[in-house]
Amino acid sequence: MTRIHIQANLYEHLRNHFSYTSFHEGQEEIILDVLRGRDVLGILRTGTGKSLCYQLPAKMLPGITIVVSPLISLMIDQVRELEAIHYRQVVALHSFQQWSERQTILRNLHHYKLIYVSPEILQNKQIITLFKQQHVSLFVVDEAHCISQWGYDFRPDYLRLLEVIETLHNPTVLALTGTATPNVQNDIQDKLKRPNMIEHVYPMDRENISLVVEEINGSEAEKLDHLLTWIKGTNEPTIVYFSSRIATEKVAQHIANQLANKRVAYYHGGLETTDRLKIQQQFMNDQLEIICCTSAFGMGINKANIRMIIHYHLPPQIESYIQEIGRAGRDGRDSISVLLYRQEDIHIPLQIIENELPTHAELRFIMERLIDYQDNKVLLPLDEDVIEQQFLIQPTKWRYLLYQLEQHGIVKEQEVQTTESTIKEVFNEINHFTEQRLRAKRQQLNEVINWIHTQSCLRTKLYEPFQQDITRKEANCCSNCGVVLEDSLEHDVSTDKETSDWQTLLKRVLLIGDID
DNA sequence: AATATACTTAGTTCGCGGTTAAGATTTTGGGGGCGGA
Repeated sequence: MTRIHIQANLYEHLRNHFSYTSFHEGQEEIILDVLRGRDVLGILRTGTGKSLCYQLPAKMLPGITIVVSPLISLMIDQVRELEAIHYRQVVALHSFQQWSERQTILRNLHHYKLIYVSPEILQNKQIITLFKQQHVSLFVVDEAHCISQWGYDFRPDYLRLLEVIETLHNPTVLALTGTATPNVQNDIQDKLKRPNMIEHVYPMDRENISLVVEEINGSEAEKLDHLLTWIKGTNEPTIVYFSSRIATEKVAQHIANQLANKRVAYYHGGLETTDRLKIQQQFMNDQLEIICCTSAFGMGINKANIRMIIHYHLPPQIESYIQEIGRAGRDGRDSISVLLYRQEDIHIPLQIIENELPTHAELRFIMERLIDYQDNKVLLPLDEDVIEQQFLIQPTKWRYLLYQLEQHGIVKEQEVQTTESTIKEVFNEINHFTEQRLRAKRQQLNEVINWIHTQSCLRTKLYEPFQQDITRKEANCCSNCGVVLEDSLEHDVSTDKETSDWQTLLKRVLLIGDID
């Protein structure tokens, strides 16, 4: 079929399934490459319709399209949205559903064109066997930065996707994300063993977001006061990010005590699922103005009118920061991001980094225990509680280690297969790799610190590693371009009340000595 | 008052013990029939 024919066909499907007549930036290019069977890495800003890039090909390709998604809530939302527009033959497999429901889906796999799954579920032997018998045309990794960001230390099943792709007879691979530095882009291609992916990278700078970094040379109480000052100035939806669960609860309580007219809640991964859903819903429906949260609040939050993002603690890496501030101003209206910083703040992310990976001592202890398992021909427990008791190690660290041990071939299907000398060698290699990971994480944190202390334009510095041309922002650019802001505000007569409100606020805080 | 400390992110479990609700059985109390005073 010629390119013209494919394209004509494309628009017909776009009309039939989605009732659209045109594509957003990047969609058509990505879809055409996918339909040609080329592996693609697509980097598109959130809100520009990433999901269409596989939802449309899924309808046109002969076999099944599998989409790996990091959150169950994302899968459920997407399936519901598609069902609402009568896009049929779509389903998700996840642990929320009944066992019988899953079996029904699996018995009728051939009825579906688009199937959402978690990376973990692709390790289920029954599921992978049944998938293998189907014709899988396209394998999609949505939010593909998770491979690089979560794969190593948190959800190693992201690194096991390559094996899954090979088992499924190497279908076309499409990796999609909103934020990825060149390093992360390389990592994605590397871990999926697809060095020749066609890259479709679109700019990710958001010119409607003003960047403020405010260093506080004072106590924690003073920092809290600064936070209140920012929050007082606006009645619009605001997210305040923290690096600690306890801090979200304490500060939310403080805000509630100090500002009686604000509706505020806290949100973190330790809450019950029902509470999390409830708070998320309330925020989406404008029943809450302020959310104090950890990084758990984010992916899948597609609220158009978030006006302010405040970082009360340091994000661990530039990518997280860009993702988090990118949740502001999806409607295109002017918004603001504020990072409040005290020198002491570095200790929290440092502490997290140091505790994320197994220590030298933990590694040594486990390697010694593994020899016992080998000698007694005992299988490794699957239950993470049992692991925690026997190996005295947190489940997250164990998952990291188990992946490493499998990679080195000394653990296979719960069985330890090694010798005294091999295990020493592997111990050294894993130890070395872990130190490398630690160094990389410290370096990423260092980049955040360096960015904070930038003397020149913060926007330019922030997006520099991601793209060549950064849209110049004449007004309200960042706290280092304050002069431009002052000039523009003097000549700008805004008729929008809400916009002028936050601009006054911005003016007040940015321009020291310019307060009435 | 000086010093130490600061701790995030999600998915999974398909066999089995605990819990609960519904129904069956047993116990208990009341009513009616019967016999004797």
